[in-house]
Amino acid sequence: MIQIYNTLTQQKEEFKPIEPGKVRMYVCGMTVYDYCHLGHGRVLVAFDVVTRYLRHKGYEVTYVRNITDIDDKILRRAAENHEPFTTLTERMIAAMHEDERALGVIAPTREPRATAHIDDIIEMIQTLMHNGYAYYADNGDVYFAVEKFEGYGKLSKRKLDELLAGARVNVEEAKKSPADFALWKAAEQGDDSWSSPWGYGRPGWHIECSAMSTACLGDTFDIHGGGPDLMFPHHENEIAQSEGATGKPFVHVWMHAGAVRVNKEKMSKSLGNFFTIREILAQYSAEVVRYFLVASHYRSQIDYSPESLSEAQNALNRFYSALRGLQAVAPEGKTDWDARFEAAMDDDFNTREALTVLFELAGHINRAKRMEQMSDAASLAGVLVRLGAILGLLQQDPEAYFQSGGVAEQGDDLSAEDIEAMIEARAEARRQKDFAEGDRIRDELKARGIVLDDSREGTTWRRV
RNA sequence: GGCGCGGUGGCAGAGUGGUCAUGCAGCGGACUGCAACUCCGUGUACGCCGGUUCGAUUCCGACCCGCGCCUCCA
Repeated sequence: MIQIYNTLTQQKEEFKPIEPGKVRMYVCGMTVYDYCHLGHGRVLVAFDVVTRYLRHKGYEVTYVRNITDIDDKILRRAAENHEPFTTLTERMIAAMHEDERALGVIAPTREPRATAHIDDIIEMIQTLMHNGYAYYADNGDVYFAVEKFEGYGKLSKRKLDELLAGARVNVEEAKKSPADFALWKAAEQGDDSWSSPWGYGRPGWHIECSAMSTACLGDTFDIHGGGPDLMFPHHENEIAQSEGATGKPFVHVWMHAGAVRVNKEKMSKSLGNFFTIREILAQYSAEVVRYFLVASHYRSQIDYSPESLSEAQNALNRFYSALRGLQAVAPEGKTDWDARFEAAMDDDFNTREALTVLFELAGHINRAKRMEQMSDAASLAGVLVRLGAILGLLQQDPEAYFQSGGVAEQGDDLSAEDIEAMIEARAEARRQKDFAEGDRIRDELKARGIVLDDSREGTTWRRV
């Protein structure tokens, strides 16, 4: 039985898909006007793990993650760059796909774009107007009348009168109420506007997710996820729009990832304290970054720092070092290790607890190797690799992992051939009992970032 | 101010009403020509104050502190 923490009810609940054996999940993706930062990466990886695990448990998962490719921020950025907004969005989408692939994120089943669903958006707005939830304002915009929707605030636990009292709510003349939000924004006829019953314009920020999720997954679906800062107002507004349009419950389980922080502050665009995924990947290998993201529970906040990344590196070293020199062969059927791993993951995707199981497994592998029980070790290694795959980790060849150092290429690296040659020279010196020369070679390699590991089978090396 | 989340050993980070988290770091030992890797051993952590209980880090209440949302942000 899988338990998932539901933001809506604020507790863990047994997960029961609407349709037995199938899961329909929607996650809010990027607004593509800039490169993805680590916060985006966290959501990407968190729901990648959710998807992998649900599939591992036998569910057929339809995973939809949208791309918001029309929005005020996109238009502003494109104008600054003096380029058509579609040129900007295409470039950012390509970059996002690169980042995802690097982090080992499996592509979603569908990746709808807002601009490809303008008809669905217009239709939903019309339905909302027909149902009395939306109105056409003097300035040509269409707004959602928040006070008409009874459950408004149920996700973010907010009361409407408190929202209305809040001084920070934007007061727009044309709105009937300050808390109302735009479904459709009037615009001049042009490349970035679409014809609608209310004249030329473009969709407001929240409506595209309601329209796309409904179009792809139906009126009601199982899981809706996203980053922590989307709960309000974005997700709250999605509920209002979708339920206002369909009259049915929108989503069964709402999942929100925790924030990534830098120096105890949330990494965010507005604070400007963000690191893009590509910046980070220039310094750390993708698997180290992924490990860092998976090493904490998805709902907790995590601190991005050089220390935490180097700890991730150490942890991965331990796993790969256990796998080193073994032909991993997973046994048929589930072992106790699988059972413990699943028990952890069943509990709201507790990846940290699951990793603990993997650490203990690594310890057993090392002991088996030490006692020369190589077939036992190989079998346990197979389990480790199999379970690692569910987290999207430990799928590299161990030697390849160590030789790449888990670090980005430095530029003046020694080639593998040079290193092998020096190792051979050292081996010859040691055969001559010239340990001074052997140690000199080892020290020289160490100074250049190469650490040697001697074993009965010979010497292996790794970059640090 | 409102709403929500959290405070665990040197660090990171799970978890539980009453023997062990786990990883890193440290210390001692084994292995090694010396190292590295690995293995063995090693640490009276649970913000503060009350309460419930035979017993609380774990349940309840108050308090202190931190963070997030309340405005675009994953």
